Amino acid sequence: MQIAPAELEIMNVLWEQPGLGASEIAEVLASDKNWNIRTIKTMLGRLVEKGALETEAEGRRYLYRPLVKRGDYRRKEARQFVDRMFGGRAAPLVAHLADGKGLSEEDIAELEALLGELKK
Amino acid sequence: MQIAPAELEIMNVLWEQPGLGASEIAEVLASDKNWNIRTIKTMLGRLVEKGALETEAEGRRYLYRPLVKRGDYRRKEARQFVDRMFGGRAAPLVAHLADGKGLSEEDIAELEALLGELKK
DNA sequence: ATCTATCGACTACACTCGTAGTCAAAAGAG
DNA sequence: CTCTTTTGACTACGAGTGTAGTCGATAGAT
Repeated sequence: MQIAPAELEIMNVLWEQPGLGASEIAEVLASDKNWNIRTIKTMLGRLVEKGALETEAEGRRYLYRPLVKRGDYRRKEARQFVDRMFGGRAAPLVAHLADGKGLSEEDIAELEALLGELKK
Repeated sequence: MQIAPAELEIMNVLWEQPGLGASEIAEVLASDKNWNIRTIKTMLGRLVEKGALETEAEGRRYLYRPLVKRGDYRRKEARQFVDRMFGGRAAPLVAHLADGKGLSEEDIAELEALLGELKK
């Protein structure tokens, strides 16, 4: 199941706050996106069709919540991306991110901790 | 500039061996893809249009070579991906890759070396 | 009771992508 | 010279995407 970039913005909102209605999602997104409410509704419809969201009727409107887990989706996408772009190797990916200061101190610290875990 | 997944396969061939003609690219790809030569030509045309490739006439045919550098493209895509999917944080990405054995021993070793570099 | 704002359902439309077909010119086969 | 193959140019076409408009029902405003 395939979530388009613009749709992902919607999913992100709903992963943070499941169970919102269309206009509430619009409010949340209003700050950085400039989307017409119709656009948002179209994408909600498509996401439901795709099985990424489920609806619950509340009075005259719908509340939406994710059917796919964020972690699962991320995992799948991450793997797919590394395969497509880096032949499946993680190290070159991180190297490219690092190049040009894409990594914060914090990232580096976290990565170290992570590697420590992995080596066990 | 935006390179579609199928187009990326072509780019990969040309990044490895710049200056091939359409049918040579087809030969290289024949092993794992099952693409009609027409399909390949269409994609070559689009890549030239997009400015990702340049052509040099050689007799009756064209030789193609990349105008974008592989490293640059990877860097851009990597950053864009992390931004879209992980809010710009690299560590969670690696964590997801790690989860479910996505990382080889070799990857881990390389990452360690890389982190060593970064800390300096 | 009527007007208006809002909701979901359906429709629109241009653009990209994957996948190829057609066509005319030219190069090589015989 | 004529037939076939190869090449680039142009065209096709359905699925997916981004972006929204129209329509009919309804809930709230007056």
